[in-house]
Amino acid sequence: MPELPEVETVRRTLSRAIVGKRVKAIELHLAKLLRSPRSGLRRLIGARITGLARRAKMLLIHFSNGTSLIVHLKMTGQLIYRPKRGSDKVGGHPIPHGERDLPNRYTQAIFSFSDGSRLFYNDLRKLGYFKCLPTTELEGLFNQMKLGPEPLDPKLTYKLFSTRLSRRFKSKIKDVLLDQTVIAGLGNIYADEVNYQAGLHPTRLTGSLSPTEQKRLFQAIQRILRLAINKRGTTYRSFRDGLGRTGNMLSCLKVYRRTGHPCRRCQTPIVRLKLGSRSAHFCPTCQKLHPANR
DNA sequence: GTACTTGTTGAACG
DNA sequence: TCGTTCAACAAGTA
Repeated sequence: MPELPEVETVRRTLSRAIVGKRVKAIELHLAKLLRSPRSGLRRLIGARITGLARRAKMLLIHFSNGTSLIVHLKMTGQLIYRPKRGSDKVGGHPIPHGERDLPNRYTQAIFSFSDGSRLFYNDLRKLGYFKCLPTTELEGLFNQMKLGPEPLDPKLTYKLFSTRLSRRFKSKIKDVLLDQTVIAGLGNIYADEVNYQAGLHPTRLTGSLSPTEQKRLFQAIQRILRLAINKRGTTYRSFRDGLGRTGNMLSCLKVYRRTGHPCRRCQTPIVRLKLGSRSAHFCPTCQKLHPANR
């Protein structure tokens, strides 16, 4: 369930490890993983990694030959760096227990670098994908996807956010937060946490939000995402950072998958609601459906 | 065996 | 064209 904070965590940890490395070989064990012509991947052989970026939940690996590789981890994708064989340390830290067995049965791709180190792509559910394309075409692709703004981009003002919200005034807040064309990077975990932080019921229609409530929502998005990035993401099951370590955000979650547990603020049991084909978790006391009750 | 989990994608509908 | 909903994908866990 890598959402924005998890992908950002992978970007940061991996950045230190692989920027500057030269690609020696790429093994692809799952054909459908690559959603662009295979020749693009072949051209990466001999190129150096010049930098890592992120857009929404996508990791972008830039190469010296002017190409970029988009990696989408979807539900269970992992990118884990390993120094050359024989070394039991990664970035000065011991390799986390239980993560030594790489490649494993879920390893779908392996990047080998000229210094003997490797980067493993594992994906239990095989839903993730790679896309190789010229770096100059990235922006066009994101436009074509109608990808919304980055929540933490300083250029995203409250006013701009409010305008985007108003286009979906008949939709429920939760649905809008998950819509990547409105704002990019939120998934089910942080959408629930954001609503709790803002004190808003997930099924409220965005059109019913007062300016004050919209502002609270905007600030909650940024606050929750910043906190999650600082905690290096949520490891609910399979998430690992670029060095194979788990994240620390799980214990900070207030509502997600805490159904029946007492609200940390008012002790009311957290409720789970089926919303479309997704679940929404919230506190019925702290997140009232009708604004008049607040 | 059944329900449930999630991020995206593409089809279908009005 | 657009907003919206839903099945599909995938493979594990409870």
